[in-house]
Amino acid sequence: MTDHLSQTFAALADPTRRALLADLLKGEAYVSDLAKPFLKEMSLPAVTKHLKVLEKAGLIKKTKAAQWRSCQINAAPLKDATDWIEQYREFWEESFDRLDEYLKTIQAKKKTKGSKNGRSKT
Amino acid sequence: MTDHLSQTFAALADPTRRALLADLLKGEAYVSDLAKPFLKEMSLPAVTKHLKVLEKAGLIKKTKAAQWRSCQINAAPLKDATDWIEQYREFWEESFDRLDEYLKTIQAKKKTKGSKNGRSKT
DNA sequence: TAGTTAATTAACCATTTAGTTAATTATAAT
DNA sequence: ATTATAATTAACTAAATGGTTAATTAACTA
Repeated sequence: MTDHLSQTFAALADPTRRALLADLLKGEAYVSDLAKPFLKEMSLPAVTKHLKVLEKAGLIKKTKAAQWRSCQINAAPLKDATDWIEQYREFWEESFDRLDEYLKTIQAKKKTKGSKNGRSKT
Repeated sequence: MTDHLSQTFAALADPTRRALLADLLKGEAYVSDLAKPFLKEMSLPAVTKHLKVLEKAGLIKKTKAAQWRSCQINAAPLKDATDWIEQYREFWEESFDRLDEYLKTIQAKKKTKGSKNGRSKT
């Protein structure tokens, strides 16, 4: 599993790590601040380990200041991940098209009974 | 690790599984055909297992025809994955901008020494 | 009916992962 | 010099992952 993409996807395959990255959307933060929301569910060393996984995957960078470690997002690997997934876009859009078509058929059959369905989040 | 997004990313975090999905870009295929390129590296049951991971993650659908199982891509989960990643786009684009700026500075310093660097793959 | 083909399931093994508690490092503060 | 704070490392455990070979299921074929 040593290749970059695998490492990136593996890092993202954990809700705690995704939440940590989401927290970092707001900006740089210290380990202890990042850890705070998780300390009911897990220990500090557990968070440290998750951060280490993110760091090894190149998704965060740490900088040292006194006894604090400040973390920030490094999103570059996410570009490669999204580029890989992008190959499949036509497939999911196609299936939405089929859904649209299906829904239109339904509507046609329902004739004058009013419209209720439609593709959401588009 | 039961949530959908985690399952999707975990499924993608393996080069064999990504290669299987890539093969399916060309269209529907039987398990035995999909397996062929990998049988030097691993056994058929190993491939079966990878396909099962993809199936559980909802990334492929299997249909039965006699003793053959035909697999096809179901890309819908990839939309959620890419939507999640999309939140970070500004971050990687921003860092490319910084790189551009840096490279411009370098160029400026090099003055008349000619241009050699620039952002690649854009 | 017996044999072949396609694929899965079972049983097992080694490695990795995600967590724990306890100990350690490094810096700051009194 | 001692103590407190921030974070990591060490040592351990349970469960998940990715692979194996052997056995089994299910359908077609002669």
